[in-house]
Amino acid sequence: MFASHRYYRCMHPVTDPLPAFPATSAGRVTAAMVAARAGVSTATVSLVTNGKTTGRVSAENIAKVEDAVAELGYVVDGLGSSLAKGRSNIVILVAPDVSNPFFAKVIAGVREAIGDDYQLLLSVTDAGLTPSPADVRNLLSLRPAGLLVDAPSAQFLAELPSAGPMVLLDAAGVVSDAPSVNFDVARGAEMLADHLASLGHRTVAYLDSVTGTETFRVRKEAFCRGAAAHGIRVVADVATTIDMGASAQAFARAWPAWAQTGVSAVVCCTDTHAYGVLQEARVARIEVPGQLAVTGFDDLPFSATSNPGLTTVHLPAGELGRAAGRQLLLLLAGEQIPRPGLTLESTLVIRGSTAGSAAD
Amino acid sequence: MFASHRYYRCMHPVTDPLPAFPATSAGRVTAAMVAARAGVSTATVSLVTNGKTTGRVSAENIAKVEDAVAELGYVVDGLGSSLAKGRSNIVILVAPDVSNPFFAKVIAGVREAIGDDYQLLLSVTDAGLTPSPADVRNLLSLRPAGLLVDAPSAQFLAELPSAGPMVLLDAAGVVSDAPSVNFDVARGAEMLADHLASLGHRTVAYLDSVTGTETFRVRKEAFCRGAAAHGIRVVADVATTIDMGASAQAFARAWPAWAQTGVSAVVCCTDTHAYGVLQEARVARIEVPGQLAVTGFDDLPFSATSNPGLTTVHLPAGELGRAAGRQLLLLLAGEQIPRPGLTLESTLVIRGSTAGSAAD
DNA sequence: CTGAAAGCGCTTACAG
DNA sequence: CTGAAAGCGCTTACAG
Repeated sequence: MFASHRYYRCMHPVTDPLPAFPATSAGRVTAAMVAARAGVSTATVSLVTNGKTTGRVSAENIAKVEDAVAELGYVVDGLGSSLAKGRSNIVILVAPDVSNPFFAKVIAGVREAIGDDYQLLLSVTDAGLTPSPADVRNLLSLRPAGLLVDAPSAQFLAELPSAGPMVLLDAAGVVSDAPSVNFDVARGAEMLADHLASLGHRTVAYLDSVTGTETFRVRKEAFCRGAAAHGIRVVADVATTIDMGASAQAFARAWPAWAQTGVSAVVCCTDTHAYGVLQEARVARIEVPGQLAVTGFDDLPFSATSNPGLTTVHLPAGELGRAAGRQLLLLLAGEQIPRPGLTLESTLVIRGSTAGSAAD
Repeated sequence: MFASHRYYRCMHPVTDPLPAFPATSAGRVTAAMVAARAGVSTATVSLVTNGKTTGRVSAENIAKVEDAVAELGYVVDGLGSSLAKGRSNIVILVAPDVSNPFFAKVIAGVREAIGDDYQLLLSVTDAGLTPSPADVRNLLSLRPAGLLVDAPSAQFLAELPSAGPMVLLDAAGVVSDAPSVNFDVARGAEMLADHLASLGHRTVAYLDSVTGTETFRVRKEAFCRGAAAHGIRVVADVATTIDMGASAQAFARAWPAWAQTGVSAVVCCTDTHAYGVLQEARVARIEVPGQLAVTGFDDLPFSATSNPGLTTVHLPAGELGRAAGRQLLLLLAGEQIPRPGLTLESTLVIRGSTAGSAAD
């Protein structure tokens, strides 16, 4: 029965046929109603719906309750239950860039790992921005069972109140007692530097993210170290949100100066940034990779089809989600997590955006 | 104070300096503690934290409570508050394809419209799949203030229990009493048919989504009608999830038969599907648009940089989110929503994937 | 094995 | 303007 008319248009304010139940409000079925119907106490109903029956509820009463639940269509109220238990079964995933194809795989991995016992909810902000401490405080007031924090900044973690069970994702470079699952982005960055060096590049620009996220700091620092080892000069004076348009604009503004400095490649901290550069390069008739090589991090699906294909550091997103989900489950079960957490291997995928490019 | 050691490693099980408060549990600050500190009742604390003070709380007591709140760092508990009020301040966005760049803009629009009074949470499932009724039942047990449902299927809405305030997004073709904000996908599909006809295509394949989502049904039917009006034959025997890989595989399997039938263009129900086709076409050395024209729906950022650029129906994502958020706000305020909802214009963006293509 | 009762943290009539 | 009290829907010791 879809009682939408009660909400959207009061067509029958008088003859409204509801409610069918002696409901507390809006036809909600409560444990008390189930108990009455089954002829037991609400304590017994609770025991049954929580599967805590062994040695505590008779087979007969279990059956009675289950029947009543089915007949009335009872669903345990999340608010009441969570308040009584002290925590909800919500797992909140906090991330700066939810609407990134990369994230689909992270999410799928997390869901696979945490199963149906927990509700996964995403805390969303505007693209590329971490939620504010106030946002998080509100989230925590929902008493989530656990928190999954992707690509945190040091500041964000510092401002985070004691949050209970928490696992960090893609938190390379973060100092925290919380367990974490990371990508080996430093190694990826080094491979990028090696690759560009082998192609003969001498001056390279680095396009950074604006969020202050630790993983981006590590990517950049590792690249700069790797580049220095090869005698490559790095220009790193531009950063944008994780957004093609923003990246394209920033690149357009920076290019004249970069070109003059002899920049022959731009290393982007994400594939999304790189797409913006590719787009703007096309508009500005800058030849890729002939005139300018371009690289990213992530290896999004689009990187194989872009024009040209994007050379990038492949990061195993699904495995990140699965591993983080598994760690959270351990935490929720009260187990120790081996420190200092997992690091997943990253690999370099070479495509047309650098192939055979050269420099001055 | 970051009490993570209490969760992750019990380094100081004995000398633990906490708790500083006579806390109920884990240092949680309650309204009762604030009341005690301010020398007022919890009722007064509640009135102040809810901003219901006019004519009910003296300026003096307001100040006392505010001071105590600040000193103790009190945050109203979401569970207790929601239980007492009968509903939470959570707005849940249900969508089949959260990790789509398209969605970043929808989300940004919704957030812009609903402001800070409501927490926006995304219900996530695996890419391209709508949550199951069981998932939704669990979500509803959180007593969300409102529901935003993107690209619903008829079945999903039929199984949805009376959900309270709800707004449908991209729900073209859906029969429901709930207010909705839609794209004019039918018109977009017609423009696509006109465009392909003008290029001389006579036989076209349609690559559909697998979800049974109404907006996809409308896209397909409108395209078939438009094509028929031009005497174009449509082959529509393939559907996949919204996933490049799945789409690429399906296209690879279908292509031999399609080619034999004289298919010279494939119209995809989303850009993501189209990327899969572009990718597979490249692998299989099918020339686009010479041998095969490809089109999509959405106009994702990547469609401008793909190789070739993708001809697609542009759908204004940000405006969709903003309009839906505004409608939900009206609903929450108890106001009437003008039926039958908004329809946002869609436009055809012509790029290289069809430019100058022709058929037998 | 079972139920009455207290409690989770808050809000809202209600009486003053 | 103020506070004591009831209640939101559930779970968990507790006594039987």
